[in-house]
Amino acid sequence: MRALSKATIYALRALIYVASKDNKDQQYVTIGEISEELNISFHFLTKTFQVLTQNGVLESHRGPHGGVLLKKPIDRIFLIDLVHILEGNDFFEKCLLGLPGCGEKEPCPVHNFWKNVKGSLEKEFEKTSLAHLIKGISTGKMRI
Amino acid sequence: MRALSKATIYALRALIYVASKDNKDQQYVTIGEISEELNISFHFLTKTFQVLTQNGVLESHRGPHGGVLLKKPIDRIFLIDLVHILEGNDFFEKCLLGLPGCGEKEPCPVHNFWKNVKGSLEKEFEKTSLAHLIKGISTGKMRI
DNA sequence: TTATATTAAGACAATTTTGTCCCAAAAATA
DNA sequence: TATTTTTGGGACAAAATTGTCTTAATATAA
Repeated sequence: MRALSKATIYALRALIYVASKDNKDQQYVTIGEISEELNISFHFLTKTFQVLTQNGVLESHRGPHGGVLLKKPIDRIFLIDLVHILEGNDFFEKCLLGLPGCGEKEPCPVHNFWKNVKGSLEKEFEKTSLAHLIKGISTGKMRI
Repeated sequence: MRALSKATIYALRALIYVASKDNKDQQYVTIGEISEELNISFHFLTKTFQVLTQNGVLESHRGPHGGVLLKKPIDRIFLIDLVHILEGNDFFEKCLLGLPGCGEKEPCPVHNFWKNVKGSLEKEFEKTSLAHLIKGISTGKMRI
């Protein structure tokens, strides 16, 4: 099951990387470092990071000692926000069969079934922040 | 969220269509009829139906009065089987971030979170059959 | 046996997603 | 001011998915 596009997955891994650096003096992290550490295409990551910057998740700075920085504390950046920004607002709207007319009034055959699945997934995404995701990274037992 | 590929979605809709025809004398249904009724590309549907035929979900017959037919009763064709056949066996195996090393021993940051989501989804797919999905079709309130 | 209706199978085209490359813009520093 | 380092943004290429078309194989029926 590929729930998320590769672009989103890369962004998530990259954000987890940034979040897991304990970076008290708030130094910018370069996309070059991230892409190298995580083996993600530099240019591809740059593009999706631009979107995150435009949407207030990251703060970017050009030039020497530039890079990106999380614009909010890690316990206030939630999976659901990232998904909305990167996958579009109808990520949780469309039904499993993607029929245009499907809705409460005229549900498709899988509508009610899917509504439950989607609902619980959405709740999980709403309550999961970067802070939750980086737990275990520092112990070295998990890799991004 | 596009959990399923278009090919799988088309197949599911088509199977729902076939299942919802009450067809006591077990006449073959042509792919032409299905594709026309559901506005699905005939050739594209044909290809994924071939896979379902090869995997024992459908029975096909060529020539006049030929077509396809469900090989099992509608309450014994489960979503999980269709997904395994059409999306591959690792549909429920891979983690959200798709990291190769991720597993119980060395879980990625989202592993445990995703395991729950995936688990409940899998359970739903396991217990949902075509019989469940066609409920409501006959009333005319739902469209495929 | 011939014509017709149907699925099977594969080549090919279009579209979408993913990935690469180049140059511009901005900022730091010498 | 010139040089270097970095993100921004767009053009382009590659790969994957989706969609179209043509022909073959098979079955029915006239």
